[in-house]
Amino acid sequence: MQNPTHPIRLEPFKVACSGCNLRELCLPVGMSTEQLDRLDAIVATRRTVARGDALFHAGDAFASLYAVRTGFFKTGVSSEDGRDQVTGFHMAGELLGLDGIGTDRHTCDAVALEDSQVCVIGYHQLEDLSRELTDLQRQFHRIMSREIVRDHGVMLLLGSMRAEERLAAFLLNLTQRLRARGFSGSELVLRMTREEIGSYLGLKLETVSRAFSKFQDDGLLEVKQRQIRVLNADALQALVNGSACGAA
Amino acid sequence: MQNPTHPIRLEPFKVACSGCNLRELCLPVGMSTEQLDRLDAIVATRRTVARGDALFHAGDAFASLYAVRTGFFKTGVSSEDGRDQVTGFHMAGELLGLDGIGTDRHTCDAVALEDSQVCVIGYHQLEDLSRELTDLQRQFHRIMSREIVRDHGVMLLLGSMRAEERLAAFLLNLTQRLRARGFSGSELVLRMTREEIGSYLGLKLETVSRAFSKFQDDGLLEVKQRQIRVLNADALQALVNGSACGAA
DNA sequence: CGCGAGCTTGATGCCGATCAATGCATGTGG
DNA sequence: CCACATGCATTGATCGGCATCAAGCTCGCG
Repeated sequence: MQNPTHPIRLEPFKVACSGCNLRELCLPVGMSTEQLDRLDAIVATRRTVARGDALFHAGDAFASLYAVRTGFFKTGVSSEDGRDQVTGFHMAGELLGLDGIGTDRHTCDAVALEDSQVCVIGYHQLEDLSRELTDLQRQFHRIMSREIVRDHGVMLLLGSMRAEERLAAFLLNLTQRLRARGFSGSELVLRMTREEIGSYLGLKLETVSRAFSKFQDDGLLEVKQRQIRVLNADALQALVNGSACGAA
Repeated sequence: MQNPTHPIRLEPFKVACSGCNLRELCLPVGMSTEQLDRLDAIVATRRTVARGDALFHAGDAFASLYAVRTGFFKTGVSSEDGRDQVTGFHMAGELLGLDGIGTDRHTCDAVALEDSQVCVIGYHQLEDLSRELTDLQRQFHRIMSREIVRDHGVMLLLGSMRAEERLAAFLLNLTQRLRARGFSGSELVLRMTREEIGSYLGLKLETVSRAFSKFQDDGLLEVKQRQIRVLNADALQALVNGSACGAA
């Protein structure tokens, strides 16, 4: 990667927010065309991140947010003693880097799980513009708030679900987000390893693997390495809700 | 609560942000006196919440944020099947209700663990004002971002620490926040039950209790019900870092 | 005083971690 | 094209930490 002889370094074609097919999922939600033009003006640059490379590291100075255009990212934190935790997986239209606002430094790593492209949004410019555009301000706040709510959901999962329930919740979340992006939702290719799933879910990779096998045996999934086909989404949902606990 | 015969319904004394001793911890951080006056204008009302009562519930319409003035709150989410998870404990100067921005409805419950008082901050007014006051906008964004970072820390804890490590991290976090508010930090009174601590940490109350006893036996703490005295903060910190894993 | 909520402590069992071996796909060099 | 290495996934066997079940205990309060 970082191949210095790669023929295309600069953006070969201009893709603005106003023409982006993600604008219904991303920062521009609810904005008028004039407002979109203003936003386009500050989302000037784009950045390509090769699979395995970091978009930013914990400790890096914070200056920009990043909207995923194509590809797939994981974010994660680690403590001094090497313990680390995947805190999220991020697909097209999602915003990365919000963690950096609080301290002017990023507090987590963001790593591309496949070759990816992000829109670079200068944070101070975004602040300035969102003081003028109410709709932008509102959408930005909504995105941050939803991130908090999402994290609470993960805390619930980590704090009170057992292994298979966690994996079921994870798969349903993934398929739902894929569906929002126009994919089938019953057919998916995991971009991450079993170990990364395990880290996100607070499990070991063997446990994740066993849960996949169990789901396959029970006819809920068809699992071929990272190719997953959901055969019985309702049963997965039933797992997430009270399957064993309260059959009442 | 809402006792109609209570003699004092309106605020008997006016306490504005500009005169609040929490202004270095709360929303006003970094604001000038003129800016503080503007903020005072929108933080009009205060609300008293009796111990055990809810400030808001999941599902309630969202209209305001709440800054804790005095007292102590827990927030928590619950899934349909009754599983529930304490997502945070909140003391003076901290902002509650950020979860509601994303969907215009609160997504968690906030319950007072002791008689408490909050400042009510109309969210739309705050949006309006933060479009005018850069410093307010910045501080508000910082607070949201830090909430995200805090949640990531909890995810790390829930995903990769064992019981005693979790409790140690929890206690250190509490003492640190108390110290920031001028308390000793070695002497504290827990406002929550073992069960609530357990829910927050993804443990059962018995496990929490055993960990407390273990810490007392080892001379790290003195535990008298909810009265805790920290005798060896360094040892607690060592637990949070790699105690058993990498002694290298 | 006696009740009840919350806390402590012990005994037992289970879920998931750990250790270990094998399988499978991709890629590389001879 | 095959032999081999490498990274990831699966599967089995065993172990350990925490949950669960079950008594008591403490303290505040009507």
